[in-house]
Amino acid sequence: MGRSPCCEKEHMNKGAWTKEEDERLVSYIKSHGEGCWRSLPRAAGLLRCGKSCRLRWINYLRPDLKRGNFTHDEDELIIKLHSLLGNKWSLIAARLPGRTDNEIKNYWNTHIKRKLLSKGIDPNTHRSINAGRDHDSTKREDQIVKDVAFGCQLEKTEKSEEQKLNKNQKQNLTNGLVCKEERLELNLELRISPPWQNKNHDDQTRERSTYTASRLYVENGMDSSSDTAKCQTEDSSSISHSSLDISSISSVGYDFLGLKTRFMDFRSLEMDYTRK
DNA sequence: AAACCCGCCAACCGCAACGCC
DNA sequence: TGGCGTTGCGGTTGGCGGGTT
Repeated sequence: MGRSPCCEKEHMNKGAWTKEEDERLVSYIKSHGEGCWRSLPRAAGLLRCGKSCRLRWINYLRPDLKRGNFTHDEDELIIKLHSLLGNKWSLIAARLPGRTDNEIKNYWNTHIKRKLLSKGIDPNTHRSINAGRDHDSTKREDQIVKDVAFGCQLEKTEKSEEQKLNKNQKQNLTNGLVCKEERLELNLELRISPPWQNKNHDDQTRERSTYTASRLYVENGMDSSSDTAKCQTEDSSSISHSSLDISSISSVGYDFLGLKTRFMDFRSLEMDYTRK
């Protein structure tokens, strides 16, 4: 038994929206608000299915959309979020005010993917494309500190040199995927908080400032399913825009990445994972 | 100037998730 | 609790425009 179609397709317009359709949709939503997409087209006098109206509004007509090129900061954030969330475009978009999931998805597929590939990084795994050869060479390559996101590649061949760096310096340098001997460190510098809402700039700035830094350690690969997953918080005072806003967490479970964690509430993703 | 190629991105489609009864 | 309608998500497509031959 099939599902009934969302609309009478033979009587519906398809393809690019006209200016008049846009105006009708905008004026209807302005006076009636979003929602009830199925009945909206008829009420607004549009020969479109509800799905199409919703998409047009969300991806193009919404007044809070930020048009124009992605900034370098947005690039960085998208790469970091993708390394953490994968192709969860809606979740990624929720962290980028004014950007839509569709826009980010397109941008990823047309720009960032290519950018990462040109740097020898697999955009799906965020690891070196050459990984997967013999174990020794892979291990050797893991000695190279890779900035996944932004191309600055730091070669860390001498452990003693690394030790010369203080914590702050290391923090500043490791702005991406970092491989340290047996331990792969993913410094995601990512703060999970409630998604961006429609707020004015000051509110957003304030909210941004309440973010906390997170670092993800995974040993011997990305799979962190072992029982030895360890969570710890870290004083983030050394990180430029950081503060603490940790929700109280009590239970052990699996987070949205499928990683075993003590934290079920990912609003407080400030933790280190270590896998033995 | 025309033909072709290629990249971009708006829009579509199918399915999963959600919510209500 | 299961069925059904609605909404949301992510993969894919196709048209358009700019660049190249």
